[in-house]
Amino acid sequence: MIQPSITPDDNGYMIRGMGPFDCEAVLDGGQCFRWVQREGIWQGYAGRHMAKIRPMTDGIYLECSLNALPMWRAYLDVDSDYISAREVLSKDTALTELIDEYPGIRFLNQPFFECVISFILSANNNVARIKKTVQTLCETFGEPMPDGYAFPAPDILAGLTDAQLRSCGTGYRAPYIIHTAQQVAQGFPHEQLIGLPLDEAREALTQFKGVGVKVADCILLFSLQRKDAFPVDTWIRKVMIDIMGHKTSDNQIRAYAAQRFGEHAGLANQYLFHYHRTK
DNA sequence: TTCCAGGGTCCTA
DNA sequence: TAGGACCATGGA
Repeated sequence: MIQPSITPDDNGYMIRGMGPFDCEAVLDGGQCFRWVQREGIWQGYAGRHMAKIRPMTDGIYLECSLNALPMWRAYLDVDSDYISAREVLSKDTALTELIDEYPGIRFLNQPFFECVISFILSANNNVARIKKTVQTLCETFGEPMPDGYAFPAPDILAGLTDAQLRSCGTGYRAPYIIHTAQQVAQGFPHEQLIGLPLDEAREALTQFKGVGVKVADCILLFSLQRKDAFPVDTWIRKVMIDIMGHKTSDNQIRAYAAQRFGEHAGLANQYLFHYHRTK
């Protein structure tokens, strides 16, 4: 693959050679909940760092501080080879047209804790409401930053009451968030999950209250670079039953996807999810 | 008013 | 192991 080039100017960094980056699909397509778009510029936070992004022909223009550049480079998955992955998946009849239509679908590598909490909130919820609740959590319990709020730290959420969290719109998920924040604050070794077999990594994450198989797969895919994970939600369940031709269990859907899409199952999942959610 | 949303937990058979 | 009730909430 072509190595991306990063060229600084007075305000930010031109990142070229990483291929197209579909800001709407990536930053507002249900894999993260902290980005807003104003006049073509996307602004968002990861942890305590803020960035602004706008798409370019073969990459993005990124505004961020110099010391945060390596973090954003990892977060935006700049160095992964999406061209080869798309070439492989485009041979699949279920994906050929989708890959042509959406060349800029990619993954983010989000900070572990905010990804876990965001997807605990995603249970039986919708993207607009998840974004609203995450924003309220940040404004209420996150550290004020120059142009927004950081995501609340694990020890902060771990010390809250059920009522304090429910006042932010978490609903019945409040005790799940407190329990999970306590576990992470005590030191959860999430980096070790990256090298585990997928089922073992998934099982480790489902120890958290409020994290089932689907949410665990989202965390693995959107935070821990496990691009073989295949989250089965209501949209994916519908489209996979259609592809497979018969009603089946989520376990069988995951097994079928692993066999059909292999190491690129996660990217196939994103294409199917994005297309069928937005069509 | 009812259904649905990037579901999980708990109980029962 | 599978199936079903229940859980907060707001938009369609």
